[in-house]
Order: sequence, then C-alpha cells, then structure tokens
Amino acid sequence: MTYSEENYLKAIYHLSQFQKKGVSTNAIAKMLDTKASSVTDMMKKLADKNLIDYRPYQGVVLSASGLYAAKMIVRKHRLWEVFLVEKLNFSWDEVHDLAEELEHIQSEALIDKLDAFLDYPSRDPHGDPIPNAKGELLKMDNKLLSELTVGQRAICVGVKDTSSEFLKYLDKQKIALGSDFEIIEKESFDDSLRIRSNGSEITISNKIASNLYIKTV
Amino acid sequence: MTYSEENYLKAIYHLSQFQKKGVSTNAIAKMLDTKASSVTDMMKKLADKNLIDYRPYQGVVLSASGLYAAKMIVRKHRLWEVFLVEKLNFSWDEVHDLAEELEHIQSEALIDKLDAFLDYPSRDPHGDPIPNAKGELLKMDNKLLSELTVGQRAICVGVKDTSSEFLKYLDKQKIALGSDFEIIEKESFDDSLRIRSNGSEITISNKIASNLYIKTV
DNA sequence: AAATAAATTTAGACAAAACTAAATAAAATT
DNA sequence: AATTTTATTTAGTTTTGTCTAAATTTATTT
Repeated sequence: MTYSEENYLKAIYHLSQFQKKGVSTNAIAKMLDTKASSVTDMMKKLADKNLIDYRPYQGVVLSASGLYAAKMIVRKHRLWEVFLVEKLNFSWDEVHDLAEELEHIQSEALIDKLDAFLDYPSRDPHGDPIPNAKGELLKMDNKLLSELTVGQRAICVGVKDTSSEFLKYLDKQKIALGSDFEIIEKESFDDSLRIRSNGSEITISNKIASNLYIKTV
Repeated sequence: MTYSEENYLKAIYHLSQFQKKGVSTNAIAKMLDTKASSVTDMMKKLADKNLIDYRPYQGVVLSASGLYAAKMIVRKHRLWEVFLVEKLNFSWDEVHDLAEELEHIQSEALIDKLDAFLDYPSRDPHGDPIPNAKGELLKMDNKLLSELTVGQRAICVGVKDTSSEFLKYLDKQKIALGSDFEIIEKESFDDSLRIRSNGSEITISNKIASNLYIKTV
C-alpha cells in the first residue's frame, strides 16, 4: 500500500465518523487538499483493491479490509504521538505533522513493539482512542463541555480541535487532559461560560467549550 | 529532498569510502539495484541541485552540501538502529531494513530529540560511528581480526558485513561487540583461525575474521 | 417538469522515477 | 593503431499520482 493510498483511506475513515452515508468525493478532496478528479481516480484504485465500496456519484464506504487498514494507520499515528510526547518530550501541539509521516512506516513488528514499550496506551496525547492490534478501540461518548449546565462538574478527556493554535491556548489557560471543570455561570447572550478549572475561575467562549470533550463526574 | 534522492546520496557516500576517485555509474546502479540509465538521470538532477559534482563518463563526487546531507541520513539511520535495539528490543540483525525506512523521516527536531533520548550514542549496534548534528564522526581504524598474528589480543568493535545471516552466525558463536579475542593458532592452508573468544576456544574461517573489526589490547 | 446549479466523472496532459533499446565514449586487447 | 569489449549516456516509454478543462450526472429552484 502506497503512502497516498494510506492517506486516502485515513481521510475516508475520519469522514465516515461524522455521517452514516457514503463519503463524498468533494469532502475527501477538501480534507486532502486535492482536486475532485484526483479523488475519483484514487477511488477506482482503492475499489479495485477491495478496500472501499465505490459507486460513481454515490460516495464511498470502507470495506471490512479497508476499515481494518484505516484503523491500523490511525493506530500507528496515535502510538507515534504518544512516543513523541512521553519519550521525546515534544508538546502536544507539535506532534501531528511528525506522526503524519511516521504512520506510513511499514512494519507490524515495529508498531507492536512500540505499543509494548509505551505500555499499551489506550489514548493519544489529545485523548483520542488508540486501536489495538485487532482494530478494537474505546468508544468515546463525545460529550462536550458546552453541553453542560450550571453546577455540573466534569473532567477533560479529550480535544476535538487538535490544531496547534487551540492547543497552545489551552496550555496558556492551564487546561490539559485530566483537568477538572465546574460550570459557574452560563452567559445566554453568547453562550460563553464562567468555569472553575483546576481551582481557579476563568471565562471561556462557546467555541472553546465546544472543542473540549469531557466526562461528567 | 525526495526519498529517492536521499538513497542515491547515501549510496554515493558509502561507495566514496572505498575509493578516492569519483564513484562510477555502474557501482551506484549495483548498490541500489537499478539500471545505469536511471542513475545517469538522477546524477543530472543531483548535480542541478549542487549536491554532487558530476562529469559525464567520469563518475561523481559529493559536494560539501551533498556530503553533509548524506551524513545526516546516515546519522538518522544509525540513531534509529540504536533506538530499535536498545529501546524496542529488536536484535541487531533485524534493524537494517526498518532503519532504511525511518531514515527518511524529515525533521531535525525529531532526530536531535531522539539523539538526546538515547544519550548521544557514538556508535550504532554494529559498531559503526554515528555522525553528530554537525556531521562530525569518529574515524574508525578498520583493523580486521584477520590481520592479527598468533598471540595477539583484541576486542571486537564492529562488523563489516551487516547481513542478517552473518549477524546470526555471530550470535550462535556468542560473538558480540565488546567480545575479547586471542589468536591461538593460524592455519596457513586456508587462513582459518583458532581463537579464544570470551573464554572458550573456537575455530573461525578467514571470511569470518575478515568481517570483524577489532581494537588491539 | 423544465431550467439552473452543484457535484462528479472522463479525457487528456504532466512530472518524477523508473525502464528498454540504441548510440556513443572510454578502456582493454590484439 | 585498430578492434573489441565494457561503461555510460541518450531517446523514447511506462507507472503513479496529480492536474485542467470538458462532459455528464444529480440536486435544487423556479
């Protein structure tokens, strides 16, 4: 499997999470920053390899083998992210592009040994679940901080937006995985929140709160 | 720099060690298992980028920037080998092909952090020197076990042949980096050697002895 | 239901890196 | 020195993944 084929599979996998129907050509093109015609070409190739189920004009769905392959790429990506943060001391906003390269290294033995070296982590540095060698992964509730009401308490378990910009903002606000939140006040005008986070009170916009996954306590 | 360009640079670098003159097209083709015509094409490209000094029919020499680039690839290759052996518990005969892939990951920050994580090793698992971030590396004596005379003692500091076959043979004979040798007897008929290695006496062929780098004690 | 807009596919072209086959240069032999 | 052999380069082709522009299908309006 080529570098490019892997990127397409991964894109289809990620886009599939948000919708039940087939993934559209344009959605894939947008995610991979390429042209729709290039996507069509690749869909034919992936369909020939039975990695996807493709019907012209109707979008695309991963086959069983395509889904497994996609999960293995995600597994590699997230394990490398853990390695970069835990062992090499990169910060969580620096690892995405590097993992994007490392995920294409072809070796099951390597990734399984890396998994063991990292002590079989179940989540990456952004809280996303890491598929195991069989392709199984924790199902996330995906409950957002913005969905809570005044008085509720929760713990931060993940971030939806993993852009460097957002992650650096969180660092500045001392928000990290494991931080505990309590909703003090909700401003109905703009849905901004007054929260207690790790003991101190701060105000965050709805956009911020809509990108923080939490588990209620 | 592409994956392919890096492989050509590395091949030229390694072939340059054995000869003073320019490296021949055929030698590169043989090392990379490709055709001479493909090599010629790539030589033009590398020359355009000022990575090599190329004159048709006269062979090729690395430029200053080409030499540095080649050393950085070798640095990456050898640091990854150390990581695979020391941290992930691969054996020394399994790491070459994997490092061959990992060496192409593009990030100075990554390799410098990996270097620190490994505590700045000066040699890889086969005893080859690892260039530092500036491109400096230990110069090897390259003295072979086969060059010693009866009675001399030495320590194994490296292997010339790094094939899985040879390394597994050494494992079987309990020979590793750091093993101490003493020449007991030399058979003039076939130049085979009777040696004491780590306390026990064994017989090795000249071919074996010609692939073991040593430091006399 | 027809017309328009949007999404998608097809057709044809290009760059990178490889190849084969033919041409040319350098080296080795006679 | 002429001839043969070997090494190298050139010319033209292929594959992969991309592109643009045109054609076609599906969705949306009127």
